[in-house]
Amino acid sequence: MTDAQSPDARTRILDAAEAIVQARGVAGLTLDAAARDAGVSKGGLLYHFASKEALLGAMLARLALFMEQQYRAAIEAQPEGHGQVARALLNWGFGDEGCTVTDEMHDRAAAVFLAAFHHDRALLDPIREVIARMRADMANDGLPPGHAGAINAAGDGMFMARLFRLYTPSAAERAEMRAALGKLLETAR
Amino acid sequence: MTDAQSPDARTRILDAAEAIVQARGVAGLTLDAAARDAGVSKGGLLYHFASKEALLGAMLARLALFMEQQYRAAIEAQPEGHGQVARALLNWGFGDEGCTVTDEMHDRAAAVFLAAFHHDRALLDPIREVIARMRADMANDGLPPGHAGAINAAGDGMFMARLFRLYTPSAAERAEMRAALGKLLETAR
DNA sequence: TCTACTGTACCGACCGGACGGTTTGTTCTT
DNA sequence: AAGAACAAACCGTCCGGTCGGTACAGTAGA
Repeated sequence: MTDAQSPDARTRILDAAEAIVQARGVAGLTLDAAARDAGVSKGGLLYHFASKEALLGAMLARLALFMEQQYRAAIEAQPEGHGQVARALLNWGFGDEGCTVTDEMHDRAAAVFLAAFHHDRALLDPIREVIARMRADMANDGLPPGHAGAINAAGDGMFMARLFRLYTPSAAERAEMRAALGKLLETAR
Repeated sequence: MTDAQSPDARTRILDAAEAIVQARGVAGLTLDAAARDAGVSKGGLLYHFASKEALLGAMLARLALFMEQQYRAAIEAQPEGHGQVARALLNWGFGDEGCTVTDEMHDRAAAVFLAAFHHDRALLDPIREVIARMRADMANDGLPPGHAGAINAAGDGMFMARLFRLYTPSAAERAEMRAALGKLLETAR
């Protein structure tokens, strides 16, 4: 748990906080625990993040940045034209071939989501902005209205299922769902 | 907030606890607050629910029962045959015409979900069982594999968007998504 | 019918631990 | 020597849970 002293303390604290939430849940994330796992004292933690809210805000800002980058990358990986955004979202939510980034990001996002939301719902605002931009893209994707939204919602559903561990679809099931939703892309070709 | 003394204390406590989580978040749910809002003392609350965990367990058991009932009703409202379960899920997740039950249930479920999950992830087990039964139904729905799952996932996505207030689709957008997913029902007719 | 006893439902003061945050001190680096 | 980057003891609050009671409805025996 105690990461090597390699990255700077700020990053180590952020990483440790995320790991704690993943391992022991939101209630397990205390300043003492985060400091200990990051290899600094509580005072050291509070030097970098003046309050728990500041820590959570930084965690969420980092996540929002990461999400936006992943999303942009997913879009640029698709050929331009009708349904580009929807195809990117489909890959993003249902995993490209051998894309383990998805699961790892889901878990990180889940941890930060829950922790931030638990402390103060307004902390999710940066994420909401990212999502608003994504939804604006979806509206101009050239597909009939609702198609990209449905694909996006299905991806969100996968995220939630994993977040709360409601069920764990097999890779085959995921592929089937992906194929089913893929039909929606062909409609207006 | 102090409900009339009408229902028995147990129910009043359960209702008050749900309302608190909806209004003030998971952190706002304390035994004192729940007792006060339910019109009993803390000792009275602890007489009915021996611990906070027991209270949350009872909240979740009640939700699981309600969910299962709603789900069964949604299925029975559909004509039998291919895609019956998928059509029910589509109605359930995307709101039938004038079905405000959906939103109210979403918010109740959201509150209980978050509160239970925050305290102990295992508390969600009763809900997981309900979901497992639903997924078994989906697999025998007569549609190509993945179709019902995709519709279900999209409904879950709507739920999560509302849970975290990530975005609020208009009624028109919801109808569009619903229509898009409806295409998946026609495939194997 | 009076009494003694039992179980149910509930009250509210209190305790102990945990946790966020403050304060004060201590190293390094430059 | 001065500020940045910590360390560590400490404080006040909050919250879950305990505990010793109270009120009252039955009920069984004398």
